[in-house]
Amino acid sequence: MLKTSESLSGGSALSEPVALRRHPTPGAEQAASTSTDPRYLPTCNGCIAREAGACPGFGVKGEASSQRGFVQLQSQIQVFPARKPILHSREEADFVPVICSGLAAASVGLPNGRKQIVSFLLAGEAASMNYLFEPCAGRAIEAVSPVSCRKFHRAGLREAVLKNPALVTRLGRALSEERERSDQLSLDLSRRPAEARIARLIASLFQRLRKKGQAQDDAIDFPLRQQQLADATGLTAVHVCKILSRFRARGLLRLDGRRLTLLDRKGLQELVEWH
Amino acid sequence: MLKTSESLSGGSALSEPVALRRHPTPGAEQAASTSTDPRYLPTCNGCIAREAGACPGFGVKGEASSQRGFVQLQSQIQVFPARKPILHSREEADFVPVICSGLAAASVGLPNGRKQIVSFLLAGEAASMNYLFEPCAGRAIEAVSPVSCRKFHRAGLREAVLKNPALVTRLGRALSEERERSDQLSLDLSRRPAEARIARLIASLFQRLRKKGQAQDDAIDFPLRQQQLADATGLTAVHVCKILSRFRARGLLRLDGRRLTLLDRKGLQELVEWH
DNA sequence: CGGATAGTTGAGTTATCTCAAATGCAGTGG
DNA sequence: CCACTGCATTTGAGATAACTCAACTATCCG
Repeated sequence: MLKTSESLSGGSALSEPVALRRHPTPGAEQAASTSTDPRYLPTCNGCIAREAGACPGFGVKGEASSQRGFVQLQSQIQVFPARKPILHSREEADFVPVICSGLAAASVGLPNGRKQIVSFLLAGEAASMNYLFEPCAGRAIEAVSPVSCRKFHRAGLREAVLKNPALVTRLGRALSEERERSDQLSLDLSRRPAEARIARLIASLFQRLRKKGQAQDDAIDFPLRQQQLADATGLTAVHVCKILSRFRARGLLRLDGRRLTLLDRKGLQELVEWH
Repeated sequence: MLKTSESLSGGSALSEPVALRRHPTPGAEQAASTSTDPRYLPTCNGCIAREAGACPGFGVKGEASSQRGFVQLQSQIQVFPARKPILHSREEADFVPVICSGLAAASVGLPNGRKQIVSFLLAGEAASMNYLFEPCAGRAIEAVSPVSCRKFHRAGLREAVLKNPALVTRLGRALSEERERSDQLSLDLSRRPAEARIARLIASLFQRLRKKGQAQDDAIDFPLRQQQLADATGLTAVHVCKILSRFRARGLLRLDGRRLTLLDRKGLQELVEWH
């Protein structure tokens, strides 16, 4: 059903390490970990800021050591432990938040606490390309696993992207993907049963991680709580639990520690393609 | 809850008429009506193509008669009767479809025919700003009321927009609004009860039309079938019917012909703000 | 006038929710 | 190392919002 955009950032090699500057986290006081903690090392292939040569951690693609990426563009990197807020929903920010490593979630919420996770953010992805244009998206961003996040000066990054036709193309593709995922989410929430929603969420995460070289065979790191799965699929944590049990009972997948293993891709795929 | 972006296209005067070129409709053979049919006259305030000076029907904003809008930019206008497809979901198009008059809907669907309307398109709005960047959005566009739609050459319109900083800002805002509406739709579908969804849909349409000067006091044209309301709210036509009856019984609104009148804004607002 | 499409209403079903209690598990301080 | 606290997961029982099916009526359009 989905137009598979395999074209995205074909690179395969994992990224080289980068020296992280420590920085106090305003919203989450005890945001900790040292700069050498492996959980915070970036795996940010395909990051648009990096390709724009705007990331202090990297050189411009193809221009190995010359212009070593030190384009004059303000940015700060911060680290967040799992489950801490990265950006509050009404926070106006003068920067574009980009995930350098880890997994984050963007959500919209009701005053009563119920919420909907509208997007999971992988390493190398901006929270949303909309932050290039507008200071507030009405979305809350929070760390799912430990996350390192770099915040780029909005106007600077926008100009850097817009003046480069190749990056404009990348921007357009990223916007398209965001929108398409969002459309499919709406379709899931309104028209697909709980089993299909969960199967599709898992399959989608798996596929995106695989594309970035962050899947090992049939397994991925899976730091999501059931409550977060529920928030992402419009269900209840209790119901998610029951369905996951069913999946395990049917031998579709295994889920131990924070590790997810797909045992029956075919069976899962049938659920994904449910109609 | 929603960040109200009242800033959008403050103009109030209805737009002047434009000579429509008749054009055969490929998908919908009996697409008819003459160029003077009032139903097809544009009311397209705030159209980005128009502001780019790209619309043959209008001059550049503020430059009254000088450069009368005849920027060399391919575009064709077509008319579609209510309920006819404007763009099929997998259709790759070399153009950006912009609604000049009438009401259209963008939807994503399942092979079994179930679908979700993800966005209603008013006069002066592009089907999605993503068409500026990508040839296919996986969305089906269809006319809800009789629609006239102009199709602009993608690359041409994109360049015209990108080279003008003011229009880049407008583009960013439009993208933001699309995304925010889409986020709220997901929240509705997953976390709000049927009554709130319908009330919010109605309120949102009313507000958008009012902003464009297309509302009269408490009434608007309301060409939607109940099936379309259902497709937009993730419900069943039967259920929509029952809820609308309830609304009428409670004196919240009237719905005769294809005309919607709000009778109790306060009551409606309470539903909209449900949590 | 007749056929097709849209809306209404009722009866019965079901997917998902709520509530509640039990278990497991991870981190903390003694 | 252990008891303790808090969070996450599991399981069951019962409630309910929304669905399906079906028949009927109203409205539109040729």
